Amino acid sequence: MPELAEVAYACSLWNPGLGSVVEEVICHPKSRVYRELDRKVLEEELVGEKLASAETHGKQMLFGLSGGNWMGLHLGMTGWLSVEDENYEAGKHDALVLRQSKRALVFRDPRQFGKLTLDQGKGKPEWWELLPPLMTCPEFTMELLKKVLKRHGRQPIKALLLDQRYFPGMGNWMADEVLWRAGIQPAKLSGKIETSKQKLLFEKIVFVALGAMDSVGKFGGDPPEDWLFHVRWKDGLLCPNSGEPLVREKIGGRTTCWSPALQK
DNA sequence: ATACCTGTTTCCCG
DNA sequence: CCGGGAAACAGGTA
Repeated sequence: MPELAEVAYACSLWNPGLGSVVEEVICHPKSRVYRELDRKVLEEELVGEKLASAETHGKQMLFGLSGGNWMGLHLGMTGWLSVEDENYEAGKHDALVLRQSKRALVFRDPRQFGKLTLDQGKGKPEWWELLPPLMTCPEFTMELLKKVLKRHGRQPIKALLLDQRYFPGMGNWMADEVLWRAGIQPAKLSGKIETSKQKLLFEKIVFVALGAMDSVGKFGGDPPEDWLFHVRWKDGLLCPNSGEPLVREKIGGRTTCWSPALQK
């Protein structure tokens, strides 16, 4: 589920735990989300510290703890956060449970493609500071987009949009939404996009990122009614704008929904 | 049983 | 060394 706005929303679900001490850390003994991270270290460091801050950047999350620990979290394909009551018992797919006096903060991830990290230090970890500019900030510019399109000119634009080095937070449904709105075929090679369409592409990237954060990011749920989002998930539906059939096919390794009538 | 999946990393190729 | 594509990761769901 989680791309840009869903990650922001999931992160906000742990807000009730801000300012409260972590009393117990329960780590799934097998889950792959720990990767290089030692479960024992995570437990020793977090127990007794307050959850002090929570923020997201694209698909990345960073939780600050009062004692100078920073827990990084990526939700992968099926990760999600929730708040349960203080007596909650970890379930089969609960990768991590942080128990506080009045609630339990839960990170659940059945497919275990998510990832947990821990850094220590006064300031935020270096990897966090080095994340690329958000699509909604002033440093994300038309010049940057042009450079990326040129550098990866042989890459289908759909595949390029999913590259987190340039479009942090962009996920599969967002990329389809952007290309549908910009009127660009997903398989079009990035280097072949006309100058006029480059401008449109830039505007739609920003529009979709802002619109998603404004709806999904704030309240969970779905984007506005007139988004491709609502018809992209199954075969045989019509393009809301042209009335012509939508196509669903694998492009850039991912299921892609697009409107041949509108996207050239 | 089969196919599919909102993400990333690794491996292999040219 | 690089860019690009496919496979792998693991389990739920249709």
